[in-house]
Amino acid sequence: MNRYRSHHNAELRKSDIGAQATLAGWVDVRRDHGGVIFIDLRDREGLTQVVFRPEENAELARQAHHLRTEDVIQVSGRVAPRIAGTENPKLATGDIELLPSSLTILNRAENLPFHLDDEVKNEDLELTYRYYDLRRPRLARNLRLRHRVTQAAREYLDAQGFVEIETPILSKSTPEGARDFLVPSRLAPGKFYALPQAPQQYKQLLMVAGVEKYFQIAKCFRDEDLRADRQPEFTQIDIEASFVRPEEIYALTEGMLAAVFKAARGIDVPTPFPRMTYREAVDTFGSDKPDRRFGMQLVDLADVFRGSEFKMFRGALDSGGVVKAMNAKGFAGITIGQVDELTAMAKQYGAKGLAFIKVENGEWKSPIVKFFTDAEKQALASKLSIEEGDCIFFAADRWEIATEVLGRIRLRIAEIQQLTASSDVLDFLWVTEFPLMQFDAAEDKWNAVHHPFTRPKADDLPLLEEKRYGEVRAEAYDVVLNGVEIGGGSIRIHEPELQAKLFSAYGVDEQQQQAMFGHMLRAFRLGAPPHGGIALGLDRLVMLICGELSIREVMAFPKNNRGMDLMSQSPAPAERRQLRDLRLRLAADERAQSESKSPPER
RNA sequence: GGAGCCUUAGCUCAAUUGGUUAGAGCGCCGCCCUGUCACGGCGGAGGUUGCGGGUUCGAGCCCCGUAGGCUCCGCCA
Repeated sequence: MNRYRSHHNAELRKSDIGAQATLAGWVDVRRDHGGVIFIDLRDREGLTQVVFRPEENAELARQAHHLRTEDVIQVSGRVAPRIAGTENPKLATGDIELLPSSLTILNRAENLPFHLDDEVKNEDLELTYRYYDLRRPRLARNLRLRHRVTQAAREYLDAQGFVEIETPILSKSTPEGARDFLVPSRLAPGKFYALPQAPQQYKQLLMVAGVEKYFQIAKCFRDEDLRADRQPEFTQIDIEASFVRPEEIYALTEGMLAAVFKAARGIDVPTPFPRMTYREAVDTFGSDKPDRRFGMQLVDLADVFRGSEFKMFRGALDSGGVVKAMNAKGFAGITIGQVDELTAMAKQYGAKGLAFIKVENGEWKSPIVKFFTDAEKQALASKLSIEEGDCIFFAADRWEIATEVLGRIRLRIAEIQQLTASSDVLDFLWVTEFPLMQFDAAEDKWNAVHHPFTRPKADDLPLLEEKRYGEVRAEAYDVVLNGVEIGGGSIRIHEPELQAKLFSAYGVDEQQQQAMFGHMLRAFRLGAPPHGGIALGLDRLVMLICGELSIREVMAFPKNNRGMDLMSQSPAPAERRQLRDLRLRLAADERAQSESKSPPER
């Protein structure tokens, strides 16, 4: 037998005592007593203690003195019981230890850039040495959990008759949506591929192809600014099916998520998930992806202030707006700094200011209370269940602004009060009946909220004809987990006439339609079945399953805030020759910049 | 494009109101240590306080600029 190891490092037990074993792995830690030396040998499965005793093998002990953390070694020897009283219950292998008769140093580790057992906050450094950082048990566990998730999703979808089909990475730029990554074509000089923002068009064309049930664990690319939960390349579990109604997509998604959580966490997720319309979600939580793990719901106060003397509230109502409030329980101790922060937040989202009432020592403390009548106060107290120690926040504005302001403040207060910090609740929710279109004031045109292939609700087709675009609801839905949108989809348009009508509504004229979406419109004329689907953000989903706050923690090689891979130093300048092949020339000033930009020192 | 926070030893951090030679833990090097499991003990090396400028008798600390990082807004059909 000529193998590197006979067992992994979480395998040996009492029952192996007396046996010969060969182990391999990394030196996790050396405890050198001058005489006896202990090594914790680590591999991906766990730790085994290796003991070098000078009286048993002086030469090996001498070598073991020089072992350092993260050296890669192989040891062979006898499995022995630990001396009574020195067993380590924290280790699966804590009852035994290996007494080696041979030691091979497979590779030395030089000085380490950081310690794996520390919580390093210098993410820059961790990303530079990502291959080393990934040895951390937490990250290693995350990668393996991610594998469990994709594996469970594949098995589930396969069992439901879905076929995994790969779609092109070199594809075509789409005018709507996010900025595309472009790839210059050598064979067609001056022309560009785009990396897909999603396999949207391809999966619809697969429905026209008669596939009926498609899925893909698909890499997607969007050239936009990054966030903790946004990377330029990310992965979707992409699903499309023919002859389906939303109900079938809901049931399929619920079944898949239940299978995933069972496989990854051993949790039984109750299905079906509750549902809420977009309107209701924004009305009561100020968000289209409500976090319902805590209350603090928005309450409508139109009834209370319809005839009020208080000009701020009355004015908002008279001009078609709303007055809404929410009760932050036990938040009367709000600090001046927090008031300033929340007020700044309110202004950032378009409010003129932020009115609030603190309830302290039985007294309502606020500059606006003096404008309220007793009846108004009573109505407030009852509608908002106001008690000692509460803090009430008000917004009086257009519906969109008032709900968003209170929704954002609600989340910030929950953060300050740590309302979800220790929660292990998994609150799944469908948000339905999204608006189809949204007016973009900057562009002075209507855009698709979801994407231009989204089907309007049949009931709202007359509204579309009347060009009351803002009121048309879409056959679109999002699945939300604990206030995070983990997926979204819709039933699509399969009729060329309706699709063309919607393109026109989005400001895409006939000529552009042919140039950009001609293949879609032609496909729809060759017998396109009704179809619809959903896409789930795999990275976000795994992030939530792993209890992480950033998707970088569940990706093997993520990019930093500026979209750079610090490890490989990409993106990097192109060789002159590569540019020549592509018939590309850099503008002079950018060339100078690109050449002078050397990698950061390290 | 904008806002906030951050940048001191290889790593994590400290340094009173602007005041002597910028400290500690871990890591590293050397010596000691035979049952530890974050082993322990003694000693040592290691710093252009991100960079540039200013104020001051004196700046890690105050001011201006700049670079980088993170979070957020815009953006993300």
